[in-house]
Amino acid sequence: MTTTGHTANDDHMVRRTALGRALAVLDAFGPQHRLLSLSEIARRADLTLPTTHRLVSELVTWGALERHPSGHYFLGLRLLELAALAPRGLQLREAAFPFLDDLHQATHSNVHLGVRDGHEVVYVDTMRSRVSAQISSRVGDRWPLHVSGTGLVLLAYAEPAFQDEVLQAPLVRYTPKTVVDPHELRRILADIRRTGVVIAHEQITLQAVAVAAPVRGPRNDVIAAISAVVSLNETPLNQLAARLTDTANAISHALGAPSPRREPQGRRRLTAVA
Amino acid sequence: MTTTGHTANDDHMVRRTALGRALAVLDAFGPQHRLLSLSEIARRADLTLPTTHRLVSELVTWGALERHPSGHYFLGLRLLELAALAPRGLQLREAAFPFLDDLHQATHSNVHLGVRDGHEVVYVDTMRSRVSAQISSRVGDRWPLHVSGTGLVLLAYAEPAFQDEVLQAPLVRYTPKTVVDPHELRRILADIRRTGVVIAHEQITLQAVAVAAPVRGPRNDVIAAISAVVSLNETPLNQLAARLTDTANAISHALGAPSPRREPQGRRRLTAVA
DNA sequence: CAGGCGACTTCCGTCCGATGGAAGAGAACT
DNA sequence: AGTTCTCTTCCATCGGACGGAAGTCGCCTG
Repeated sequence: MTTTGHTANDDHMVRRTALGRALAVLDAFGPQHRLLSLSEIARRADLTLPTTHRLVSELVTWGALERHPSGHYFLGLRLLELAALAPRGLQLREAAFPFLDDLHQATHSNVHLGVRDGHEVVYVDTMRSRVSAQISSRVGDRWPLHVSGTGLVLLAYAEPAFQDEVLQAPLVRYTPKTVVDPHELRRILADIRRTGVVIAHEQITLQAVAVAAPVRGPRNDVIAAISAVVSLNETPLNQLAARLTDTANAISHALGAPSPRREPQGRRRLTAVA
Repeated sequence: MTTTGHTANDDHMVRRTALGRALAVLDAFGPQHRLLSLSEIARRADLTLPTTHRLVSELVTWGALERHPSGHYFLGLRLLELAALAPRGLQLREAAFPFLDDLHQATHSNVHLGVRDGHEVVYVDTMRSRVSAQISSRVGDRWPLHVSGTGLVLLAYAEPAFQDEVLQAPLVRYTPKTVVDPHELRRILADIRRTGVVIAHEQITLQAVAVAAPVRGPRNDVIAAISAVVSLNETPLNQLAARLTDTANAISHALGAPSPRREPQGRRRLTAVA
């Protein structure tokens, strides 16, 4: 998990400010570092002890941090409250949940809801399957856009300039099947725009297939993507793709998107990757 | 020590510090204020424009805030990432989700996962029912401990000193059926500790019944509570109570709690409120 | 049990970054 | 063109942040 590149340890220049130091304190926490002592925080945030002490105390008072009986600190509930108010965070999840839950129940797949952040997709909600592909995605996980089903969809509907930027950067490979050729990716993105859905084979994990579709907001722009990940050869993928599209449209509708224009009728050829 | 539930806005203490001001900026956002202009933030946080501008810019760079095309600001994805790392936040949700999802599917009820924070319960996860009681609970919502099913459970297992503190404070009434009498509440809390479950009738909403049970952590202390809320006279409540207990135990087990000692055998008398 | 060590907390004088008045740039409305 | 918003930038002053130092506490070791 934690995925790969967390956009790099941005040891930003903005650490000479009081706020910058406080944010560095929060950054000290991570998937492998959920419980930190004061000195560990100081070390990881590159701050002196007294400064760390002062900042941490204030963060505890406010609720961004909490204190374990052992004296160690961990991230606090106040952050959850704020995340719940984030339009692209839990607020989005709230709106999408009923539909994703239906999808999850009906398909027994791993369901993801992702939004774009920088050159990555961030999962805003995940529902794990206990019968299908055993992949481990968690809320907050990040993946490069070109490997994740949701990422590909988000990339497909991003501005061309942004697509260029992404496709010109080095493209990480996760499996032998991962598509990293810019030209092939462009073809895939075009197909996604044409069909409104993608079927991505073993791009991140062997034996796993992701099916993903775009979610649109009130202005009809793609604001998120959903995906279902199943084991290879487990489910009729066309059926799954149709269901993904339906679910995505339902969510879009709930978010206030205009009704989708009828898809080009007739047999839709689906976008398949690898 | 943040300890004692300072429920209310204690802006007062720490607003002269740079960090305090930054936190005030975040506090400016709320359920009714998800999208704010710079000057609105300044007004709501009681800061000057230049100061707000500086802080907001830094928060945007870091990802705590994002900027809408319109120029307005909203809470950013970085907060979701942090919330995902909060042991009592989304990390807890991740662990509990499969079990809560089963419960949700099986009972078609409104399912809540709550933890205690100060004098309130905070919902860490919620799953809304579309067939049962139409109540609207969202992640991050807070309720006084004495009215929510989860809150009663959490209160029941809190330290006596804390219970006294809560019961001595004014107890808000939400419906005519809300129990606000300290003595009756003490009886209820004792019953919860005896039976391990509570059935709370119409304490927050008329026509709604909450059934709740405790979730235990590795040290066997109660760290959370789950509840299912259904419409009055809709479900056999004893069955539901048994299911809640099972689900709660399963989650506790998944969290590493010691196996529960056998409940006092024989017919369990369930705790009923009102 | 003294002594040493690490983690945490508090204090306080120096100094550097935060502050907000002021002014300028847009944008929208009259 | 004038008025009134909002947002942005600049910069001299001032006050809060900083961190060295010393004090506590708990724990391990000889």
